[in-house]
Amino acid sequence: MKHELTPRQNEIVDVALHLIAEGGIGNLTIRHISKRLNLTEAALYAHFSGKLEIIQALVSRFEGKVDEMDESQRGWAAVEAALARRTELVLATPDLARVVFSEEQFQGDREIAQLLYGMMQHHRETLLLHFREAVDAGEIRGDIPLDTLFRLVIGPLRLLIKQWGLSNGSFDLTQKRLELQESLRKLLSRQ
Amino acid sequence: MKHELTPRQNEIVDVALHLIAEGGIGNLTIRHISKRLNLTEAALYAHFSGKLEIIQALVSRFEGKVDEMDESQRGWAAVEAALARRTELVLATPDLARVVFSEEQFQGDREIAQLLYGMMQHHRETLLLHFREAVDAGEIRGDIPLDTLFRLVIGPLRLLIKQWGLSNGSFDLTQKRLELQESLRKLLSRQ
Amino acid sequence: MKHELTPRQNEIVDVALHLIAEGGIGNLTIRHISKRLNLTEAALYAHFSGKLEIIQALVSRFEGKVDEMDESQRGWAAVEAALARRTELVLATPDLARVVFSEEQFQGDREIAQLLYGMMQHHRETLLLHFREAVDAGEIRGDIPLDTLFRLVIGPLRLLIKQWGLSNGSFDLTQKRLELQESLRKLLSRQ
Amino acid sequence: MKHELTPRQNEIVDVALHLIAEGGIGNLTIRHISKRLNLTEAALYAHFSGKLEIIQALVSRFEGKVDEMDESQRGWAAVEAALARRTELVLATPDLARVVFSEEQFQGDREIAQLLYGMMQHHRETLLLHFREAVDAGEIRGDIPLDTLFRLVIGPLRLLIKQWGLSNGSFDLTQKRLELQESLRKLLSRQ
DNA sequence: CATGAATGAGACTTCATTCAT
DNA sequence: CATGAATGAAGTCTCATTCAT
Repeated sequence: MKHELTPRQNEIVDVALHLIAEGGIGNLTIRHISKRLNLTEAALYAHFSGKLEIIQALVSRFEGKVDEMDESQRGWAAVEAALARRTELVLATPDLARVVFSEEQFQGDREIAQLLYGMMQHHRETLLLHFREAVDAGEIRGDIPLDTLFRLVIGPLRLLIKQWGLSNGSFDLTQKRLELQESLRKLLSRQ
Repeated sequence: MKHELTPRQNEIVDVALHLIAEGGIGNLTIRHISKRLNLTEAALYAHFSGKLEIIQALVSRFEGKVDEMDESQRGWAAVEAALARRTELVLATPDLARVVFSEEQFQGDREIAQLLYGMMQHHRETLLLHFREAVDAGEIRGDIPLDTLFRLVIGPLRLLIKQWGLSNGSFDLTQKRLELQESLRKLLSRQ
Repeated sequence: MKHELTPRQNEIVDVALHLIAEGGIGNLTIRHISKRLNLTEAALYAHFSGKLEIIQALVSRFEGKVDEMDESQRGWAAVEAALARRTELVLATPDLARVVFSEEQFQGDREIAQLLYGMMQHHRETLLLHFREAVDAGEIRGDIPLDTLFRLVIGPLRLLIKQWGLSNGSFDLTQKRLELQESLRKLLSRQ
Repeated sequence: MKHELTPRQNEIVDVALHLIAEGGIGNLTIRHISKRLNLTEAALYAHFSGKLEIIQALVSRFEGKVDEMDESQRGWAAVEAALARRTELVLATPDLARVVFSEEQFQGDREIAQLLYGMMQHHRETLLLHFREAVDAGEIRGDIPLDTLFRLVIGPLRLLIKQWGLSNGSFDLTQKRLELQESLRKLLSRQ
């Protein structure tokens, strides 16, 4: 299901990513990509069947990275690992992250929208599992509905990342994430 | 700075809003607007100087609505009122809300981006004030940094609204918002 | 169902017709049309929603002309009138006729193909009616199956017209048509 | 003038034929051919100098098949043999037949057009010879001009084949051809 | 014999905008 | 206030073909 990309394909995805990060999805055009690579537009079609496939490759790349998660942890530790992983990912490839975290951009492209929705759901289910474990293990309080719990943890993280992006990385994302984690621990621990 | 819109201009903004909500910013074209209004494209230019002005009018309208906030409350009550106000706004004009909550869409249009960033900042500062009051009044615990507090409250709300939008309003937004509020109260109250 | 065309639209259809007649359907491109009219390609889209609509207008024009048939006649006289009408039409607007008589050109464009197939069927049924009348009235012999009869009459006419077209009108179509008619009368009359 | 084709070349012609039959001449592209053969587009150029040569090979193949006619017969028997041969050919290689019977498709490619026109003429002259023999031998009536006779016989056959093609082979072509032959015999025999 | 990579032309279409009326 | 007609730029994509390997 996942195809290895050729070096050229990777170059293309890189550029695509860059373009979206620079100017939103509206900035991602075949023409722009080809111009950046000093190629004809037609040349791109030797590497991808079309724009959609480029975006899919782009999204899949992110999916791949997210899935490289450390699976050894459980419960609250796993939740914190996920938060860390997310921000690291954002820091390592800010373009990619910015793109994938703003699903609305892809409205109107049903296929992409669904790909992203699927990713989000998958991520959500994994986390819910860990929340349950954390509750069962007595690591966190049990009087918060699980879906609300998810929102309480992921919502702030998303907002943090969005603020970081909108401000062009003007603060230390990792430090703020650690602050957030600490606050969450305080709030959610069984008192 | 803020001009009263003519009835026709309001119609145009309505349609523009609808179009963005339907298919993202990429769906907002002069042609689409004019088609919906049974007008010529040229006719729109009698009411607005161009597309940018339409978007500005659109964003300004939202700004106006948010500012209609009840100013009589203070502290935590004011925070909860803001949450309520937000979701009510989403329910009343889902298009408007959906649009303005996804800032990334407007990347590439520096002017718009800044307008939105400004709104977000203004909103943030107002809330921070109320948080401080709430802490000072002993309504909520004081061991969480204020900016983190902001994220902890607004982050989940935004995520909630986004989920509601992505799922096409498939759950009761108000009820879930109340659940969120309750959870927040539990977590944040001085124990 | 049938829309009056604006003068500009008629100009466009004229040119389209000409282009197909000149070089087959492959010669009908938006660019070619616009070049002939000294227009931008974009300008065409103010008059037609797309290429398909142009072709539809083109085909409808033919349909309209065919339907202007004299309905007062019956039986064999009606058949002969149809033959006459066809060749007159070819002579009057050779481009149009040549285009519509070669259905294969439009393979691959399901919509067009069906439009033409419908026309052909309609035409066939009308003729079959007249054949039956002619047989019943004793004008022509009754020992030929009706569908074969149709082929025996229309097949030669089509071939005649095709030969005329392929030879670039190098013979007198009307005279040959009359010869054909006469031969058919000889062959089909009750001996 | 006629070269033996290599096996690979024959494969290519086969596919080309198929493509035209499926979607008209517009469906015949180098890319489509190569895709069907699991080849690179570039690879085709090792076998043919270009698209034109492929089409020429395609048409020549048909010419070859038609010329394999049984030459032992004369007069009306030869005519009927030709009709039979045609429909058999259509049944055996429907793609080939459908393609070559619609000369208009190749308008715009002067070379091809002429090739086909030549074939048609050659075929016509052969048949005219047989008609004359048949008339001279008193097998068929002599009061029909020879060229009209040609149209009366070949026109219906072509139409029959075209109908069979357009209806995707929905009736028994051989049986209908026999019916046609019988009717022709009735009509043309010296009464 | 075949591939991978590229090109230049051209296909259809949409966009925001302008201008005369 | 509105229309009809047009434009120039840009968009995605396909085509036949070439060239080095």
